[in-house]
Amino acid sequence: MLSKKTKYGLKALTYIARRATNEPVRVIEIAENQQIPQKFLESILLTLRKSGILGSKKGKHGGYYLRNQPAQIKMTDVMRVLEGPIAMVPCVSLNYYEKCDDCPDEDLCSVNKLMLEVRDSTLKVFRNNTLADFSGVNE
Amino acid sequence: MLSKKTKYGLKALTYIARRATNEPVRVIEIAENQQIPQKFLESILLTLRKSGILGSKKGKHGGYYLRNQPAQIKMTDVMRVLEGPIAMVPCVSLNYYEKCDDCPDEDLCSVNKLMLEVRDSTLKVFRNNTLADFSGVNE
DNA sequence: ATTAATCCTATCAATTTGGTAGGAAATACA
DNA sequence: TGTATTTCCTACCAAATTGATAGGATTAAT
Repeated sequence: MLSKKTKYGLKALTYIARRATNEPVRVIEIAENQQIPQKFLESILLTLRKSGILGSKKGKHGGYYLRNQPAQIKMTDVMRVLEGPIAMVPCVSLNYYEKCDDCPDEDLCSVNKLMLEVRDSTLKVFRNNTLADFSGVNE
Repeated sequence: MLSKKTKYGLKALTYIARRATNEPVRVIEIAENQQIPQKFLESILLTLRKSGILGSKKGKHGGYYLRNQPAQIKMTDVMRVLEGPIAMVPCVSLNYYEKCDDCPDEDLCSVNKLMLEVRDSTLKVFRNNTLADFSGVNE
């Protein structure tokens, strides 16, 4: 299941992307419009900023803005920041690979085999989608 | 991430499927061979039995066995029993559909849109795989 | 009877999740 | 220069979930 963090993060990104201008958007505006607890959202946007997806500006007229065009923001990156590894087991993860200590031979491991297929198909979806596609900005 | 429960369950099913005969297999044998805590595995096999995937026999010479041929056991069913809904959000779940209370219109919801694609692609993998395929029984 | 297995209920510690609180730091503008 | 406004940071917390363990009841073979 998708965590609330990821869900809120995606909704917030969509909200920002759908704005006409690229002026900074205040947290409270997003929180109210998307029905997200403000303080929680604050921490989520902060991690999105630290990962380089969002930029921020402090003080009056401050807020968060996209660092790139929506069409340039790949969902693989967004999902990795918000939800963590895309793979369902570390032994098939591209970016967070880890060997299972209970598994003598990965090539013979049925779980590995199945989850590799799942990873590939999920990755394909995220690679084919940018923030623009999935928030419907250029339609 | 895949829960240990699911991982252990899949490994256990594979172990049973790879046995030449369909004689009941004891929990302790699976636990030892697959490095799974015995008591935990007991509870997992129990839910697999209650869902109809496994059968069991009590007492001496007892154990668990497959209710159907490996090639008849679809991974969609197995995954739903072990891991729960395949969809990452209830609002795109086929079997456990639930409306989001914070979402006025699903057709406009970007999360819904993206997760629908993910669900479809994951479902395709699970529908294309039976226990036989993924444990390599008929190769 | 005895032994060997599943079945069932209850409990529990550790981790993760989803959030809140309070204030420090930076910025715009009067 | 002061004040309002916003992000930023740290710490904390309650509830739910996960990954087990314990102990015995039940069933079946010999």
